Amino acid sequence: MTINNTIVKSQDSSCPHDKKVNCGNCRLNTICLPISLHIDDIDRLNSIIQRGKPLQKGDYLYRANDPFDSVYAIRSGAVKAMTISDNGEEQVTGFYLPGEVVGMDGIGDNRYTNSVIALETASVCEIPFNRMEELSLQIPNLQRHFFQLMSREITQDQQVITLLSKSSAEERIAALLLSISSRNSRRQLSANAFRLPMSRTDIGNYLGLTIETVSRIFTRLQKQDVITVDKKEIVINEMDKLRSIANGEADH
Amino acid sequence: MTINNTIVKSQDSSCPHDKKVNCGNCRLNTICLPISLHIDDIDRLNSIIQRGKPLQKGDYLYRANDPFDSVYAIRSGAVKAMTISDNGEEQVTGFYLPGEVVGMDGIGDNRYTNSVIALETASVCEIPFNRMEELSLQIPNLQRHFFQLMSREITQDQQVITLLSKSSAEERIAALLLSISSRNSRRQLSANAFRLPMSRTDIGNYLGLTIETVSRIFTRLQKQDVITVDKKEIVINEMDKLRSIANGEADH
DNA sequence: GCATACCCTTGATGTAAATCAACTATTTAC
DNA sequence: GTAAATAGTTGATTTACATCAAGGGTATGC
Repeated sequence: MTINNTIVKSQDSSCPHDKKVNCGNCRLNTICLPISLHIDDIDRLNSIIQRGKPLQKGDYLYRANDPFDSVYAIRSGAVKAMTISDNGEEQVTGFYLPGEVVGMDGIGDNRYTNSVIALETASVCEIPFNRMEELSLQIPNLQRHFFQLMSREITQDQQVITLLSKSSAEERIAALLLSISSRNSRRQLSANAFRLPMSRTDIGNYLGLTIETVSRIFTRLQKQDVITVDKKEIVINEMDKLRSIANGEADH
Repeated sequence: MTINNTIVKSQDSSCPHDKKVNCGNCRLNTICLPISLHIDDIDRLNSIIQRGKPLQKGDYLYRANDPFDSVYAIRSGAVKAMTISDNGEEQVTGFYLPGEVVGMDGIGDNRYTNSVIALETASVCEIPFNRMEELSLQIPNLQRHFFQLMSREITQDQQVITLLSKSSAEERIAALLLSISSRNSRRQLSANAFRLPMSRTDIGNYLGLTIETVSRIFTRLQKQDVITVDKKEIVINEMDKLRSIANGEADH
């Protein structure tokens, strides 16, 4: 908590490295956009999207209770969403990787319920929600796309509920690693070797475990040769074994 | 599991007790519909809604993996949503009371991820999603309403995640009782005395606790005179005390 | 270059809730 | 009306993970 981070929202369209970025040429558009959009529609969507300066590690994208006006697609880097509960404790509610959309928690009551913080240098595409809604009235596929995005967020959260309700510490960690692995491979990255963008503390907070337990599980999985851990670098050596652990099929 | 329940979808508009039910005169319309809809718009919405025979206790409204085509507003009674995880265990993902809308988990991939089962005799209003989407293109408030409904489902699920991740058994039970209490009072019912529609098993499953623990917590809260329990009938004697327990402020 | 802070690991001990077990109450079935 | 199944309670014991504690590694600042 040493840095007093500020929200980065200013749009600088003359920023050199952003000049050519648009939804039409973005590598992530198969993840973040409905595939079925006509090319003209993509242009119209692109025209409402704002691309600001990158967030630095620790910067807030928005804070809980801020008035809601946009959702954000992650273009590079990674962010975490978290809430502060009544008794003042943090709860990490999700990690968002490139191509994924964050901010839909704010629609319900026109205020964000989460705060979103960059885990590393990250750039985002801001999608003003009112303009997206207007556009949706003309592009039915866009409306459908946002309904689907939100529905998938619901089912993902319900999977986390199941994880917290039914799974052991080892199963939770295995499931998180598999989730990150599959999200990486959707972006054409390696499913077997990657760098975790979040700290052990964040992992523990997200999975309802203490940092000590997270650390112990990592070493235990490494001793079983299922994974290789070097700080935040993870190599999955035995994907099937990791899957069976996540599914609770491993010998206890 | 003795009853092989079937899905009740047949619409019988000549069914006498349903004759006069419509969204315009429904007592629940301030909960289930956007308040800001024009009266003509309510009629148009009403015209796409189908009201079938009531579900009996244990009947399925839909099953996980069924093709998605509708969301459902609960008109009376109560239902639970649940998934079966990979290892075959059930996870209750939510309880839905009158005025609340269930089924939005199916939008993402055009299949329901949950099964929904009546906890007691229940009647529902079926809202065919495709027709609702078309109508949304003409009624922007309706589009907004569904975005809000889904967003609130997301934030609710995230609250459950926090509950499972951070709270003790006592805090979880207290939070569930408070949730049901406040949802009852939204429907002009007593916030202090009500009947739980679900079994201890369902409560435990939802909150990530065993049935024994649920039972013990109920007796413990009763001994502290915070609540009075008689089977499924609950009386909240000390609302403030229950709130402070839910917030983790109680002496341990 | 050293100080301060932060992040992570490993070990010893404590505890909340799970499990195992036995029993009662209530509903369903014939 | 009785049998059988289902739902809930209470007690004894176990256990997975939290907590407490100590130390090492790496980054940040002056």
